[in-house]
Amino acid sequence: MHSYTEENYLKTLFNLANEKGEVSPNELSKRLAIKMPTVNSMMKKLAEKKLVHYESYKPLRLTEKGKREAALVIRKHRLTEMFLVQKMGFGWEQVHEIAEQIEHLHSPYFFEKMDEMIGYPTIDPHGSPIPDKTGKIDGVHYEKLSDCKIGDTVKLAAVIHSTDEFLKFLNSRELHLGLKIKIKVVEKFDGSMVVAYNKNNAESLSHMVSERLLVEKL
Amino acid sequence: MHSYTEENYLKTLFNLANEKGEVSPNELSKRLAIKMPTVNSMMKKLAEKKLVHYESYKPLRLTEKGKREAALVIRKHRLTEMFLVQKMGFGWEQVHEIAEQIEHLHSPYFFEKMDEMIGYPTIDPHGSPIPDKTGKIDGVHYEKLSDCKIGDTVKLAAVIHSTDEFLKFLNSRELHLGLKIKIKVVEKFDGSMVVAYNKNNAESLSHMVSERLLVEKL
DNA sequence: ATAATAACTTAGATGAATCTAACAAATATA
DNA sequence: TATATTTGTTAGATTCATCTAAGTTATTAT
Repeated sequence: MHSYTEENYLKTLFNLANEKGEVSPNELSKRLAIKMPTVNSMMKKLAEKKLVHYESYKPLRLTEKGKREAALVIRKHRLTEMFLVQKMGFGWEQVHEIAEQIEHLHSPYFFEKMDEMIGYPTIDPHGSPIPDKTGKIDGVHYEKLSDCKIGDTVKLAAVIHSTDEFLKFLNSRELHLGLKIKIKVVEKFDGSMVVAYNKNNAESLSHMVSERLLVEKL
Repeated sequence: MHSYTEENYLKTLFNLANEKGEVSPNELSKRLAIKMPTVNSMMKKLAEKKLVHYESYKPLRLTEKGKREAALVIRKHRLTEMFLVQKMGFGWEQVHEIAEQIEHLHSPYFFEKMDEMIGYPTIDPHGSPIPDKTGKIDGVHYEKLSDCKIGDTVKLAAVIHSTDEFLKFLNSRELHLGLKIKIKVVEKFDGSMVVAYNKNNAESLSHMVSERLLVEKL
């Protein structure tokens, strides 16, 4: 088994790789808020354990084993988030912090039971895919709302880079997963959009917002 | 806030003090499975933090602050156990290990929500009292079944020193909290008892068992 | 193309929590 | 009471995860 700390490095490497492709020590350092030399020596340690491919001055890459281990931590995180929302009544903006801690528990029964209670979901409350028990994870193919065109009608499928603040903002606009959205206007100069959904007939969304919303074309 | 490790020392000191009154470094060392010199230096550290009264060659005592902190960890442990049993369907023999990990989470909302969902209980699934939010805990006054006499009718109120094994044994005999038990025979030579409960009219319980069962006289 | 900046690495220190070895004090035993 | 045993303490080493300072390599900008 890996330490709490190692699990956090693995998970973060995995997430960064999914967001940006290649991962540099510098990015990892920033994301973890841990200084570079520390990250550096941890990478050597994880390389020893065959979890990371590490070569000086080259981007970091998880090995297959590293990916699997990371995915299993992420699985626990996302199952937990789903449980907290569905069975305990938390809002989607509240669950990340709690899941961040619970993901490190070592208790197969506990996660097994949560999974069962919430009906073996494949996505979490923010629309991110939940890896299966072997660490396999769906490659998702949604597109950013910001990449859609006037006239498109789309379904809100996932939210990325979702901080508390951002999720609370979405709550206040009644923007939740599954929602049907129609694009009415796209402003050239700032990329903002005017969209229609629910009873709101002309809600304006900044580019900052629309690029964090993943949608499925209908 | 205290570290995971410190919390474990505090909790264990509290539990040992409740079981045996005075706590020696040696006992603490054995219970934690941590060598004496390590315990010794941790006691000095906790004394610095005003959580423990420490003097060379004297028994260890928690300060009031130490007791409160310990009780708050124990509160989280016991609330968790109750939640696991009542809301997740675990058996009382399965919950200790999981609660042992969850008790260290730092998330008031999470424990608040569990507490609410299970209706603010004052005892855990093994009959132990749950400290309140300020760290106050009921002094319990049950007596051991092994101290009762022939003819007594009692209600099973709590189980102490409860390992998996012991709890599974109790399951197999259908001995659960709240059960009415009548003492029919007490054997002089080995302290074993013959008791009646449910439909069982003459179940024999060894002294090992009866001294771990706490009861209320009826 | 060279200088400036940013990214990365190495070396060495720190603090937390653990250990073993050796010694000292208290307790039990002969 | 004297000795043996158990309990407790001190000293010093180890491992993990972190840091700062200083040097090296790569990238960017002039």
